[in-house]
Amino acid sequence: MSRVINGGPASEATRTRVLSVLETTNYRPNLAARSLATGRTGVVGLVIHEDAQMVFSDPYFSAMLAGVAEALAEKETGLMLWMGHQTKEKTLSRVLETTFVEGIICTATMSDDPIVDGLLASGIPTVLLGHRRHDDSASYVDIDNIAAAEDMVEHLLDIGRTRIGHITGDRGTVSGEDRVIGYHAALDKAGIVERFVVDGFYTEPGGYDGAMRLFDQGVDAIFAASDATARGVYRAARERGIRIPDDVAVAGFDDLDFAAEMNPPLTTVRQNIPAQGRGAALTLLKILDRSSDTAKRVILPTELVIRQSTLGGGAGWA
Amino acid sequence: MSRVINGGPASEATRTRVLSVLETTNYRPNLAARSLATGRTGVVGLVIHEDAQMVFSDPYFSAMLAGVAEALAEKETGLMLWMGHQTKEKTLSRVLETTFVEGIICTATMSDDPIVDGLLASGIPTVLLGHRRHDDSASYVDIDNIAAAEDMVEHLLDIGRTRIGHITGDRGTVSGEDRVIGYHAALDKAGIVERFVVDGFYTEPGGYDGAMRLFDQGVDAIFAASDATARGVYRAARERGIRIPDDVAVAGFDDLDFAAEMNPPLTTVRQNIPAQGRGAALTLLKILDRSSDTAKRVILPTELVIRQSTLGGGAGWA
DNA sequence: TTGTACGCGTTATCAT
DNA sequence: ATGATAACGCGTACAA
Repeated sequence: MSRVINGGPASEATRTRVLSVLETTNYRPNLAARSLATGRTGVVGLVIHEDAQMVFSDPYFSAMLAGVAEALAEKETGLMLWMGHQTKEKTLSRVLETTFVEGIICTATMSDDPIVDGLLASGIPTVLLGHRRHDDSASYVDIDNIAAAEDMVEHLLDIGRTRIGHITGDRGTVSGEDRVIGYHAALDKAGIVERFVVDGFYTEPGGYDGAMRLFDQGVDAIFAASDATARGVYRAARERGIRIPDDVAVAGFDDLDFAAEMNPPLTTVRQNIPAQGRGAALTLLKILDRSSDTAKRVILPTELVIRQSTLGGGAGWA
Repeated sequence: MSRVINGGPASEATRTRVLSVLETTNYRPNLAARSLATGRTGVVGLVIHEDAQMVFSDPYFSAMLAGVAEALAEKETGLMLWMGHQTKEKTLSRVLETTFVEGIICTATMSDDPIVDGLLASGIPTVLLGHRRHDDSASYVDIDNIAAAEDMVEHLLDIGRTRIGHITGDRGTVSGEDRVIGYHAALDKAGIVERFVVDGFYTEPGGYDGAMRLFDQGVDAIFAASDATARGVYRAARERGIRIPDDVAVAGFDDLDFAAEMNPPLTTVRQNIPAQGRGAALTLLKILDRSSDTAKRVILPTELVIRQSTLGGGAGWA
């Protein structure tokens, strides 16, 4: 009967006969048995073990998840999901125990992450979303945070701002650090020595607190490391009666849906987050198909989206 | 060797001997084979096949997912995830094909959903998140939307409002319909005949448009079917120069994180969304353990959270 | 074209 | 306490 299910040789007579039996018995093939026989399962894993606050503070991770899920659904591949509800060590061992997943997609935001270390050491095919500089032989999908941040700060310079502050992302993350690097690089190039850097943790409250401190230092522009952070900057500015962009230009990072609807609309860096998830899924499937051992690296483009939070004085909102 | 892995009888000598071999060979048991032998897999499925706009317009679904994932992680149970990237029929058959999942948790927001129909018809153990009135024999976890909406409208009556409008949720959803029912029930009880109901689709833009229309009808209170919707109401009020709560009291539903941080803080119905996800997961595991055939229904409590958007005139924000 | 027997890796049962 | 062996359900190679 297995011959007729898959395209084996079988006469038309028996084929229809078998099919009718399958129909009436409501037959469902046992995937565990099939997997045991074939060695393949058609299931991959996704590990999103991040700080709960990060996962919920902005839609970054749900967009990533959606991109991964969409690509896998297209390719008829199952998705096992692990999130950060245990210790990283515990999650890692749960993942490695789950021997029927053929490969893993794992977020790699922190510079230091035992899950990523363990996955790479285990030899199971793995694609990282993001990457650390010391992951020499890892496959990953990422954007160029340094270049994107540099472009944004250059834009702030272009519109004539010179006292440019930066509210960082989470300092434990590679993306956060890289955006700081890009910030400094742009100012270095412009020969500007004054720097205003405060920690923001990628959160709205972080942006609020950071903005308050930067306002005190007399900045005329703020590059926030995320759109959520920029939201906090807006709130602080509203409380202080500071006009955007007239008094202080504000820029974010991500181009989440709400960025265009902020008041004024937020200048930001567009990174196509679902595309990163899609890219990771497709890359993993490619690796599994070809079982090629060379690492695949994909750097997705970003785009500067200039809106009224850095462009000439429209109607203030305060 | 299987005896020492699971708690079979074995002498201390052989136990340590076997363990050391497992250690050195980096042995990982094949779950497919184990599943074939035992008939259990320790994996359940979660189906979130909703409109993409709904999934991303507010954190409802990610919170639900987090609750499910957390409870399953605690119980050392694997999670397979299906989202809405195919047709419902396609997704349904993919889920039913995946014979190694022991049970399914499925969101049931729409009054009519072929996935829910198919799942219930298939006989696979299923727990719904939400429910339809005609699912007689289904297990589910839900809240009492009718009672919660009724309580909220009664609160608006208590503070002296009489021209109360309602911006509905998505009219295809049970929760949306039930909140409309609760709205009417409260006004019926109060003997108020004037009703102002406009469609809002659970979205921020829906709230904005709906509020504009309700303002034209001279309402003195708006019960929005979700916090996201209420956000749209705030935006409309700001544009019109309408003060909250002085001119129009505003209430939402969900008590998402941002509700307390709105300006003014939003009166809303708190529903513990992760708890619903947790409840569904634990209910499913209970069914799988006991293989009891009686349906389990769980109605989780909601709570009226009264904040300044319906309480006396604090400092306006306009 | 079709029937059959073996193997996939594990658990469970039966002897030992 | 331990060793041998039959399942579990499927794919497949071989024989008919």
